[in-house]
Amino acid sequence: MFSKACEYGIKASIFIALKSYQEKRVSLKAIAKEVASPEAFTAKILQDLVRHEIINSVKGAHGGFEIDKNKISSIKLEQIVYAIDGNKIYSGCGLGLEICNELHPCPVHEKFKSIRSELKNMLETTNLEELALDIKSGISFLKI
Amino acid sequence: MFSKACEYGIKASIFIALKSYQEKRVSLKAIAKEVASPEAFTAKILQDLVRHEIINSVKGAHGGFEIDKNKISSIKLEQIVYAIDGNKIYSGCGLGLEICNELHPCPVHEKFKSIRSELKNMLETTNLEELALDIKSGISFLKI
DNA sequence: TGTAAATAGGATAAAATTATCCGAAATAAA
DNA sequence: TTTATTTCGGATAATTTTATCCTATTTACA
Repeated sequence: MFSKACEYGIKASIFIALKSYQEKRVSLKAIAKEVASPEAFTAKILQDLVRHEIINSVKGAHGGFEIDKNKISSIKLEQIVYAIDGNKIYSGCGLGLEICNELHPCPVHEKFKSIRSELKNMLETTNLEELALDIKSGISFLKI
Repeated sequence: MFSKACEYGIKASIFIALKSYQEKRVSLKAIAKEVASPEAFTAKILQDLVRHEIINSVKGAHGGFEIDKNKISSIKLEQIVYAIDGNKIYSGCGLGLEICNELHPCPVHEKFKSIRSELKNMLETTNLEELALDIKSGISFLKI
C-alpha cells in the first residue's frame, strides 16, 4: 500500500512525536533503531520531512529531530505520505489509465470508489498525536 | 495499489473474456494494443495467467489466448491478482511490521482494518464477467 | 513438406526503488 | 580553538520492477 520510504517515514514521525512530548530530541541513530529501518535511507526520508516542515532538525552535537509539541495533533498522516510519496496514492487510476473518471471510467473505477475514499479519509483525519499516544500506552508497536 | 504487471494482467483478462464470449481467440499483439501495454512484458504476464490456469493459450498459427466461456463468471479479480502479485496485497502490515495482528498491532492496524477488508471483499467478489460486460456496453474502458 | 504465424521461455537491459558511503557543514562542550 | 557529535547532501551501489530481444517450439495451411 505504502512504499518502504513511506512506512519508515510514518514510523519515524510517530517516534519523534512521542519523544517531543517529553521535550526530547532524537538522533537518526535512535530513530532507525526504534523503527527498525536502515539508517542512511531513513536519513534521506527525514530530510524530506524536514523540507516539508513536518519535522524539525537541529544540526551538531546534541542535535537531532523533533516536532513542535503544539503541532503534533494537527499533523495528519496525509501530510507525511504526501511529503514522501507525493500524491500517487489517491491520484491515479486503479488500472493505470491516463484518463479515468466518471465519464470515462476504467473497469474497476466504481468498485474502487469507496475503498479509495475511505483510504483518503483515513489519511486526512488520523493525526500523529493519536498514533503516538497508542505507542505510549502500549496499545500499538513500532517494530517486530 | 496494484503493480503495473497486475494492471496489465487484469485488463488483458477482461479483453480476452470479452472476445471469448464471441468465440474468438486473441493474439498477444491484439491484447497489447487493446490495453495499451508493452507487448513483450504482457507476454510474460499472460504466461503467468496460463500457468495458473486462469486463461488458456493455443500455440501456432491461428493461436492466441482465450478463456472457457463457462468459467468467465467464476473467475474473480482476486485470482488474477494472486497469480501475478502473489498475496502481497492483503497479507502484510501497512507499515511493514513482521508481526502485526490484534495482539501486536502496528500504529495503523485498526485504521486500515476496514479498508483492507473492503479491498479483499471487492477482489473476492468481482468477477471477470461483470467487468467484460461493462466494456461491451461501453460503460467502462480499457485504455486512455 | 515447407512456410508463416503464434506462444514459450531464457537472457538481458532499463528504470525505479531501496540502500550505503563519505565528506561537508554546523554545533556544543572541553 | 579544537574535538566530538550530528545532520546535510552528493555519489554510488544493490535490488526489484518493468521492459525488450532473440531463439525454440508448436501449429495451420498452402
